[in-house]
Amino acid sequence: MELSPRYNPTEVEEKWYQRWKEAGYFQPSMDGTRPTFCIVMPPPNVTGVLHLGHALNSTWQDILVRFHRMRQDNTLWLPGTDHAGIHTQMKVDELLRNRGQDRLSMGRQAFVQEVWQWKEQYGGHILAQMAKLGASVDWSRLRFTLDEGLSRAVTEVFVRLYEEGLLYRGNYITNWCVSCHTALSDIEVEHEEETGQLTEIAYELTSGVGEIVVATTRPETMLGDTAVAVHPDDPRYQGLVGQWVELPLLGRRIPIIADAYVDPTFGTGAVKVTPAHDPNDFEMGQRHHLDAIKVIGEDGRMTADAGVYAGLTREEARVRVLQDLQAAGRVRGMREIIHAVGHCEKCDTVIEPLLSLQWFVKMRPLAEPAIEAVRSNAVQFAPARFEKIYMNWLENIHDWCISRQIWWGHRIPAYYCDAGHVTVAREPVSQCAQCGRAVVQDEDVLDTWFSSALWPFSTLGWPDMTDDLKTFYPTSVLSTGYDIIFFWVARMIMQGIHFTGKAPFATVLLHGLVRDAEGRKMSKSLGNGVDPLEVIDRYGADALRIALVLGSAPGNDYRWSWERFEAGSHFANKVYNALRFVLMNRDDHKWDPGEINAARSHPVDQWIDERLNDTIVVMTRALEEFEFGQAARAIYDFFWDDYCDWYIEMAKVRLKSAERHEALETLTRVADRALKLLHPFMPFVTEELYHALRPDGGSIMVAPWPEPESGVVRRDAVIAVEQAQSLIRAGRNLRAEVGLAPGQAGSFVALADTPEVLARWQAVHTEAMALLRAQSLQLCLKEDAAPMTKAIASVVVGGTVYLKLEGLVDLKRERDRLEKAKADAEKERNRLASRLHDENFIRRAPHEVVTKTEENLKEVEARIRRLDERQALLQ
RNA sequence: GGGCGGAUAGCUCAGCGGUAGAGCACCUGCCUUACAAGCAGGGGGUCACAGGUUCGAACCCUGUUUCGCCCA
Repeated sequence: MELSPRYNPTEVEEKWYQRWKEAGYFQPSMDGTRPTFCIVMPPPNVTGVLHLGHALNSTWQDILVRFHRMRQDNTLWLPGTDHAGIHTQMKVDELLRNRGQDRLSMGRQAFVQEVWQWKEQYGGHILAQMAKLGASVDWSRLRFTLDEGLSRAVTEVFVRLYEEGLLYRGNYITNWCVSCHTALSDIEVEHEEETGQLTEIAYELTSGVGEIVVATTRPETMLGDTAVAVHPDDPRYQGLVGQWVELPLLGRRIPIIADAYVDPTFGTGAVKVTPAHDPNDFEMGQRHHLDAIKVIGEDGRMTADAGVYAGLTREEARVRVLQDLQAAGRVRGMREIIHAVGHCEKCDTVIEPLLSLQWFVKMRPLAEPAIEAVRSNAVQFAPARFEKIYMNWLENIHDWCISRQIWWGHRIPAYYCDAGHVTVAREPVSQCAQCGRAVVQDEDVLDTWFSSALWPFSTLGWPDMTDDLKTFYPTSVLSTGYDIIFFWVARMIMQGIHFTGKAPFATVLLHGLVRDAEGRKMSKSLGNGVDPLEVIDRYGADALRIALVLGSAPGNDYRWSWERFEAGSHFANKVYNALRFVLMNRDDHKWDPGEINAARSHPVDQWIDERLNDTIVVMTRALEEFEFGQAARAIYDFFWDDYCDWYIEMAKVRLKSAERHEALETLTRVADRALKLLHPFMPFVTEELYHALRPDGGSIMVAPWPEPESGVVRRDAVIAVEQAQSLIRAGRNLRAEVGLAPGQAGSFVALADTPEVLARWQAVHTEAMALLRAQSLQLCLKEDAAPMTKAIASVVVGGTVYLKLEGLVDLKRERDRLEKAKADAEKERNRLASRLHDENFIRRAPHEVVTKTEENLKEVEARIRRLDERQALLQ
């Protein structure tokens, strides 16, 4: 068999994805007798480029999906993309700008067409990148949030919510981005701590007998003040409530009101009330029937109501208003303050809270069942701690502003006539449902998350009761980052329950954020991200995948570094070379997969089978519990340590003997199963090697997941090999001790304390010799042997191993070595003995622990005896 | 202000009631025909601190320090 000594992932990975796809392996079996397993992929933005966060999430999902597919479950992983309204519109805007065009002059229809064109051209990019990762998604079910079917679902949901009275349209304070020129929902605002100026401004009482001082970080909004508020119980202002003040600069008369919202301990205890530009002030305005005067417009400039300041930007206005207040002698104090300022998530512009006409969803009625679903464990979070975050948000939920003043998205199916009637309809209408007059459709589109919230069922065909919907809904797992629990997870659960009666998934699996080596979030401006495709080019998708999973735990952030990816590629190479070894030896041995349970007697074979069994158990459990790191670690350790470093090395002995056939069979059988265990993590290299191993065995993708053998007792063999390992390690240690070069064979003697130990050693005698590179390894009972003087010794479990020396033993050095070994052993003995002397321990600790401690004590005492004997001999 | 998470070997992180682990880095020796992307051997940790629970705590509880995140 001709195989390069180095694994070349590029060559291998390219061919398999296409073959899998063509063979239809990505599609569900639709076998109704098997359990179903379904994941709908969190749809990346069509504008998106794959980053490590996607890679991590996709790897997790692919591991789960491949695991379940191998278990022969009816498995579906449904892919798709999200139209990402604001983001995509901004991208195309920029594109147009570069061409010297602009959206407003070309008009809505032409613009939307432009976006579709752009989507057709670049929208598949991120999906192609996922294919490179090996994502085994069912491409025949690919969805896009603006697809006809999904759009129908969006309209249906809008209409039904409206009919149920859960939608309303009104003038409320919204988070307005003056740069994106649209309203945003609360959670699309990012609060950042900033240093601001807290200015204290004096408002003169109209009675002429004093002033009231208010504090603000936004002096320009005073132009829109319609009241001053104090706490009703604040003794400082008792007499003033009900009086009027004159608003500086504008001269408007505004009342002093009392409202419990005011915090009497903050600032002067009196606050200016600007209902049109502050959410809390808006609510106070409602309670006290105040006017809301909008002094800042949608473009971020002062309106006509701002008097002489009209036309200035809000930033300019702040400076001017402050100057004028100072000139008028109204400023009573200024100091720096750290406060949270809202910024647009998309463009980082400071958010303007603004009174505007928008559509809202009443969230309270939707939230209740969603809270209950998690409380009753119908939906479970992994890790569970994220439940709290979810609950906390839902319990304090605010209504959701869903209209967006952009063009790219689902247009709101609401129509208005001149008489002010609203018609909400599933199909476009031209006449008002109430008065028959001509109507115009709402210009706005819906928040992208409004459609994403329907994703788990809209992608499966809802509102039609399709076969897919019946089969795969509710889905099994939703895997995503903890940063979008509010944006997406909670809303999906709410909508899912409301419209289908069932929570959309059983488990919410949350991964951490991927960070750079310094622990910073990845960002374009820092340039500290890495393109997963570059990693794949350098090390292969398998290396990337295993590196993302090894040593990571659900919900914990992950720091990437080239070293981790490199380590992943080393493992891929190791796997490849182990199989290369098997394949090179197998030329003369045709392995029949049917022989899997052939009888085998050699202890080394029994031992590796037992280790493999343990690995299967651990991995299966870990995968069921979404502990990918633990599962990966189990197969990594098994493959590298047990299989490569011990089993293959020991098997080499028999490959040169008459037992060649038996060894080859175990080598092959174990490799076959180990590859299967590894396949969900490293699909490409395992498929490649699996085919080489069993050319007519079909794809590993659909091979059955290994089951542990039950009822096979191999305890003796396991102990024998473990004791041999202990002997070999000790012997190697002795070699290193005297600087015996690996090329030089050593002469070893091992003296067993009991016939049982001797028998075990004898069972693996030739293997031990080979691994020790010994020219001889005499095994006998201690009582049958003469004292070993020309040798150095090391005590092991059950006996002592000696390396014979030609010349004189360096007595001093050997005594020191033994002394140190004895000191360690005595420390250990004292520790164990004191535990066993503790009555409480004997009485309260589990029986097995006590027994084990007793055994360990016996063993360490034997070790000390051997060391004593050795020391006596060297006196 | 409320909540959550991290603090374990030089670095990055697993482990989360029964004698401290991995990868990388470091030291020593090896091209032992599967693999130098490797092999063998080795050094290195009062598991942030202080209490408590327990026969037994890195692991559970309480508090403290510190870094980070989320919400208000």
